[in-house]
Amino acid sequence: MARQPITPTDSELQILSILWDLDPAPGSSHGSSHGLPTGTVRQVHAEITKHRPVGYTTVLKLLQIMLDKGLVLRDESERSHVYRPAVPRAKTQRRLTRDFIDTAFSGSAKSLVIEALGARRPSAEELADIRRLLDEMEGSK
Amino acid sequence: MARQPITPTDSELQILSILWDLDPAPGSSHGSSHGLPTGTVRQVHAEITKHRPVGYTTVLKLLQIMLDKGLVLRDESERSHVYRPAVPRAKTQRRLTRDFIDTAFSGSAKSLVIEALGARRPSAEELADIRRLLDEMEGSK
DNA sequence: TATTGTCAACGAAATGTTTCGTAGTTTGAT
DNA sequence: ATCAAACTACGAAACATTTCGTTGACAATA
Repeated sequence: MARQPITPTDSELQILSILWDLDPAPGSSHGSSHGLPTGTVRQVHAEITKHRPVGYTTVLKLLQIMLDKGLVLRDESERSHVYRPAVPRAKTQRRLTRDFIDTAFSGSAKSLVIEALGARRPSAEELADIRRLLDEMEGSK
Repeated sequence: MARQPITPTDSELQILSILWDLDPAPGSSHGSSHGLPTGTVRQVHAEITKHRPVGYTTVLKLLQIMLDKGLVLRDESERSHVYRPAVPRAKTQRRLTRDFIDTAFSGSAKSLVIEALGARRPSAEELADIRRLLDEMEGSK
């Protein structure tokens, strides 16, 4: 089984984010998530227009293209088709982060971490979480 | 003075990385760096073709476009023009990281840090560096 | 049943990015 | 002085992305 190396564009990523947020099974400890249903074009359009003005058919077209690319799946059993992400958020974030580290930081994760801490200051609790993760990583070497 | 919010494309970023590496003054503690000279089209082309095949004039054109966009500056006093980054690496990385956090991680720096640590495992020394930075950040709250 | 609203499909324009061929200039050897 | 090599500039093709108008199907309602 081959992995699809298709990277979403920024617009596509925005839509994926909305779909991931709509996903009814965000919890549960196993990786895949997915409570199946998820969003219609109208729902996605409603969310997206909170941030920037864009036509309904633009969003529709985007989702159709994303279906072609294999970024989303859809259920056509109802008149209003229901779209859902083809890949879980975590997996996509991992791929994007890997690419980003390579293109913007010459492969140095450390540099990115430092930049991230400086760019959008995490709260004290978040810092504590990060520290905890570091402990784990050093512990289980 | 207004800041130019021009974001380099991936190809442009690749070229910028090469120019930053060529910059003769990477050290010194003040932010701006820049020992002025830096690279010719031929140098950039030579570097870039180590990674992927691309024509000389393609690189030339890219650099001309980047000049238009204000991403690079050039010295035309010699026949072979010499290009150098208009913005220091650190500043660009900060901007890109900010954007990336917002588009891929809904604004959560913490999430990105965690992802980065998982995506490209830093070495033990690097982890120590990160831990040191965390100490500083929590110390000077 | 006629009208109005909601939807998917499609085509195509507008825009942005990447690529390279060609032309013309300058430099350095024969 | 001729020729070849090394450059820049420019135009335009090839792609990819984003945007939306129009069409036709279907559904709800008057």
